[in-house]
Amino acid sequence: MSDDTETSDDTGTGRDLMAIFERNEMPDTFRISFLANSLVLPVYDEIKREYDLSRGEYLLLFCLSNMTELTAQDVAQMTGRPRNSISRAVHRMLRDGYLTRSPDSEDGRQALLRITPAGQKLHKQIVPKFAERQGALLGALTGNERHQLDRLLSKLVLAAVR
Amino acid sequence: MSDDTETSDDTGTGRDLMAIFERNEMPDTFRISFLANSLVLPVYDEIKREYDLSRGEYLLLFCLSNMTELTAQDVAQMTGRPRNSISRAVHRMLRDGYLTRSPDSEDGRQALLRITPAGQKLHKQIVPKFAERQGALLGALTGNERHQLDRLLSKLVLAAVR
DNA sequence: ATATTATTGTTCCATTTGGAACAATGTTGC
DNA sequence: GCAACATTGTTCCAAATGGAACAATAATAT
Repeated sequence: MSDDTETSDDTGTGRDLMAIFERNEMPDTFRISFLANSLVLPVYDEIKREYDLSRGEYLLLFCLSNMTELTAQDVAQMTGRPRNSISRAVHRMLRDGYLTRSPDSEDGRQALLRITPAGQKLHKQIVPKFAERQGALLGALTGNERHQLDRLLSKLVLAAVR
Repeated sequence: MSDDTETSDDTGTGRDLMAIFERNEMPDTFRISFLANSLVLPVYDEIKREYDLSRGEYLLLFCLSNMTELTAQDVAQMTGRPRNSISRAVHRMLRDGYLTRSPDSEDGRQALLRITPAGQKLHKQIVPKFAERQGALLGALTGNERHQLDRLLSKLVLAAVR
């Protein structure tokens, strides 16, 4: 937020904005939320400017680039976004040739989504932007701490999906 | 996402949605983002239903409940939201009596925001909802692991604000 | 002193968002 | 077999959102 040497008072007015991270009633929730914002928001802005992709559209691309075959409902579950948002993103990405949709012969309600080579290519351009941001943050940790973090995140995610 | 005993395949269709957490190119970013969603989205939904407060409005209340005095710009910095969103939230919360605004005698551009007793009361009703959700997740960790997490989050947040 | 630049908070407006209702298909219970 | 219910994906619409331009004030440079 500032790039000077002052770490405890960004405003120069006597208010210490960062104290809120230690002081509030749910420090983990607030800090995790803040970190998530800090990791993804600047990158989403960049993706929007450079590729005109919305957050939801990129999330769809991301999921498909890792999962070979998904339904819209799967993506909604994985990303926590409402189904109609996914539906819109699917149509947009279909139109732009980043994915394909084929009806599921086993269940007439759903359709199977797959990423196309063009989608893969786009994804390959975007990933480094996230990786760079993530690297900058994780660079503050030692190798051992990164390992700890990895373990803790795994446990927490497991608890979150149950 | 499901409450049965199956941990590796939520869909029953052969797709293992959770594998994405381990498989993707930026596992920390994705997991932290997912955890943040999982921690706050259900609670924001609840707050919206019960108190008709938007996410931005609640964030404003939260910041003020911990900081005694802030400008709109401070809140924008702390929450990563655009200034006009904060401005709207401020007017809404002023109208509803949850905060006060007084012009800053030292700087005619800005105004100092403070929470009112009514705002404090509202905040006191809401905090347990977040705390409960946070507790459910952190319950998956041992005491020592929670301590580790606390340390790691502090370091990461410090790196994020620099 | 005064022109230039920066900052704060606001309004405007186009876009994004998500809840609700819906049609189509599938599943369950009787 | 079929009636009730559940699920998937879509459309509609009202509300939220955020970029851009703006006025007011402050800081900086000359």
